[in-house]
Amino acid sequence: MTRRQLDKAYDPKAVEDRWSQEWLARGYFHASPEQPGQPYCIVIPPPNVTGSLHVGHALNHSLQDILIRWRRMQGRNTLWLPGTDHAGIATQNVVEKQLMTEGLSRESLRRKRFVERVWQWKATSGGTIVNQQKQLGESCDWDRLRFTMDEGLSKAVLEVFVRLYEDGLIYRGERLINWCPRCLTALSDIEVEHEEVTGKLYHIRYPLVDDPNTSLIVATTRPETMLGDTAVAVHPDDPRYRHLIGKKVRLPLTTREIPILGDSILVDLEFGTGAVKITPAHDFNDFEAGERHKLPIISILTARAEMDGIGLREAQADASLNLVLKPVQKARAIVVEALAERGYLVKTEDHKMAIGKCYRCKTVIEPYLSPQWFVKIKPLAEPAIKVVEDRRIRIVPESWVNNYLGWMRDIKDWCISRQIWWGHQIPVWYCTNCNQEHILKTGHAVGATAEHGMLPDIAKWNFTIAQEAKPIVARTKPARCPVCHSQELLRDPDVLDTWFSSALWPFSTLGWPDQTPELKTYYPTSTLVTGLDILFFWVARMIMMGLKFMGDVPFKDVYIHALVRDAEGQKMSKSKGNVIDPLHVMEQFGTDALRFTLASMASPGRDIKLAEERIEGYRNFANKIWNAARFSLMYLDGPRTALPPMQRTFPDRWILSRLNQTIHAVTTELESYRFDRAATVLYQFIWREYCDWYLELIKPVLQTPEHPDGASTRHTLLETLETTMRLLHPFMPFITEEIWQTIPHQGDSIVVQNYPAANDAWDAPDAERYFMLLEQTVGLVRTGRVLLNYPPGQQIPFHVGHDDPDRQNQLHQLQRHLAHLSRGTAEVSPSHDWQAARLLRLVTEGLSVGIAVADDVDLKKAIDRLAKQITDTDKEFQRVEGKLKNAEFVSKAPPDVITEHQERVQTLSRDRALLADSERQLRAMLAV
RNA sequence: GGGCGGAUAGCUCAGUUGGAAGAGCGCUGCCCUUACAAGGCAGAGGUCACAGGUUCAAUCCCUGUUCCGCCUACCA
Repeated sequence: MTRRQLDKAYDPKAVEDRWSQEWLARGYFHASPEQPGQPYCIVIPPPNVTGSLHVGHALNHSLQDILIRWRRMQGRNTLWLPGTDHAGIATQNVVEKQLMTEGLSRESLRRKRFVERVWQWKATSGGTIVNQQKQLGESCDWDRLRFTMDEGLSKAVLEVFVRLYEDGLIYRGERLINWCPRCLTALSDIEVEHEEVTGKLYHIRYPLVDDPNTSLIVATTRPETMLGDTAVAVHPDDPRYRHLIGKKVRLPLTTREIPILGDSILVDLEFGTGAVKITPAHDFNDFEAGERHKLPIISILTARAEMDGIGLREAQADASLNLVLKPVQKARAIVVEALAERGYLVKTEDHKMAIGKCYRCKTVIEPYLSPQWFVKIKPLAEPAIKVVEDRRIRIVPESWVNNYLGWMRDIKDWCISRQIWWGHQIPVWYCTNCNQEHILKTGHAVGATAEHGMLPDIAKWNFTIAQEAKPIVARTKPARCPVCHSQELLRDPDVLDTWFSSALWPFSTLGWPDQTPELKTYYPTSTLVTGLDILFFWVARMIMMGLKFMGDVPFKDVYIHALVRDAEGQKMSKSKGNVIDPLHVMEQFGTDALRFTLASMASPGRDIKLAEERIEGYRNFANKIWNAARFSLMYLDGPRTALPPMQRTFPDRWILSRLNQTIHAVTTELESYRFDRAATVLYQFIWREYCDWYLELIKPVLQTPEHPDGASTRHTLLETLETTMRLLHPFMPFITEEIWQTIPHQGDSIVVQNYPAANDAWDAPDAERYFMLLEQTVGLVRTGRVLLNYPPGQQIPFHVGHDDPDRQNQLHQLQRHLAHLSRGTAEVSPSHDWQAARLLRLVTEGLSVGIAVADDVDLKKAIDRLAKQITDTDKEFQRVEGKLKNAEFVSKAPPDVITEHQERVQTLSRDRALLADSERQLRAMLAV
């Protein structure tokens, strides 16, 4: 039995690569429906396939790996299913940027070659994040790696689209939607980020047609859109204006006249001037008002948010303004200037407002009128609300439940079409014959993204498919039009929102729509771990789709963790340069240190402020563990005997009892997703109890050859170390495996060992009581040693005693340990028997320690300390006694509380007397 | 505008059936004591944001205020 000696310090690099490869080679993470055990499944929130691991992933994945490794060790049939997301807009943007550096564009490549190009990019960069995940030690079943655009997942997407359409839950409609003028695509409501800015509110005078000397003054934040106004609204109850309803105003900078109408929904009497311009094409509220009053819609912006020539003609705008193809900002300046010059601008004031920005590229979004595909969401949302209300899905922390419910109850239809090329193309075709009038050749519209390569001959131009066109929705391309049998079918050029496919993730990855064994075994999955930023994007939609297509919830628990910020609490971003790169950190401090740090900081309801010093601290923790193992290995040679716990030595019984408490606590905390508390408990046990006390307590036995307790102690040492490694393994997989492999063990890998289960036979409350007395006593002696400036190595004689005879007796039994840990010779005797001269006496809670004072010792520190403690004791005495003197306290507080207070008062007063006595003695010595 | 969360040691944070304030890091002092200086031992440091209320008793429960976050919303 030759055992490898461990290096003096833990070197993560030497360990991590080796084990992550070995684990994969041995297939420990591969799951199978045939395996025994209750299934436990997590699907990973798929990161962007072309992304790389950032610290947010590191947190998210570390927590999942902790759960997965824990459940695997508990014997569950565990599947952690990894994968990546095609991230339509984001990925397309990345590739377009690449093309730009080559002087190319997606339009120049055309759709087919562009999409090929994106696949190439995916092929070269797609492995990056997966390899980084493996580096983090993630115990995913990599054989089941999925990608949202895989064949199987794409099949699921088509199936869902067609079935939702057949159920009347998908429709196409021309609506005002959120449009990103840079990405040139529609966005859903939640893909718009709102940002508070101080803008300007412009007051503009619109003269009455009948009476040009009278004007209506409207207020707007977007003066350039006034060219597209088709009415002005006032409140029907507004005495200032109501007589004007039905009259007309002349729209400045145009030759048009527009009506004044009354609208109590749009107009707020209190705000601005009380008159509102209505621009149905460029404002959501105005659009609705336009529908109410059947107003014409004049769109004056292009898809790129430039002033549109056709629109301006329709608006009869003054051509001399030269606005065509001017971007919005520039157009605004021109319009404002023209209004001012011509006397229409009344005033301009600062105004706080929120502007919407594209969540992918931060460009200001525009409301844009175009035909789009929508999911009718209410029928899907209702059951998704119910399952959370009924707690069939548990959201942790629970404070997010209301947030979820509030959003779901107020949910709007989901715009799912995107005018980009990278993604799942919508499975809809149009017969070009039947829809001749509805497929419009145009250079000006939303559908302009379709182009030659992918389309039938007939469609070799840019086009718009009007709302009236009749779609043929099918899983595969229909051979011919069912009405006219034409074979000239044009596929809808749009692709689906990426989140449409990720909404299916918990079942599409398991094989749906096929009824696979995986699907039957692992659905519903157990836990979803995610950041709150995608609660609505992803979690809510998975719940809706899971209920709709699987008839059951997609997961039972949703654990929502916080965002990782920098040490100052700032959001990390590349532009701020405050990004902590997890790979760099892993290189520097070790993967286990990073994982443990993230786990220990994952307190619910709080963002994580991550500073490198924290990670360094847990690097030190890893080193501490390493050295504890090293120590153990040095002394493990020799026979080992397993005695029943009751027959073991006091230190052994104590540490087993503590270990059992720790196992219990870690398990309970993990069950309630308190990773932070589980980590703290482990840290405290290993460092503060196991290393600081247990290993010190057993040194005399281990270092004495042929010690009668040797064999049993060595057994306990190994047993507790091995158990602790298993307990810690989900948090720090690498170092625990390395140590476990080095110490005597049975089995191939710690990965597949049992997780420690609480064992009540290990509980030893008596040993724990003894220990507390021991700790208190040793602490007092050490304090006295410092006060008297005795060096740590110097052996000192000291007395110990206790007011309580039971405790006094316990001190007798602990005498050997007291002497060893205090480095001296301990004499246990009642404190009143001690010779008072030349003795520093320290007292706390009835426990007295007396240390001989040498001739040349400076007593000032000791006297100060005694004085301070006396003062503190007095304060506490008065406080407690004050309560006892309060008649109401004595009559109303529970008896045990009163008794406890009475005992405390007595102890305090006795302590005080002894302390004061000691102080007098020392002062007397000083005076000599 | 609405909703939610937070305010506890210098910093980051724990702290549930209300009953003597905790950890880590940092700081101070002493130690290279044969597992570990990435360490050991000891120590300093807190009217628990503010003001009321309930209670014998409040960091904890209630109300209000202030200051930070976040989510959400069409106030032109």
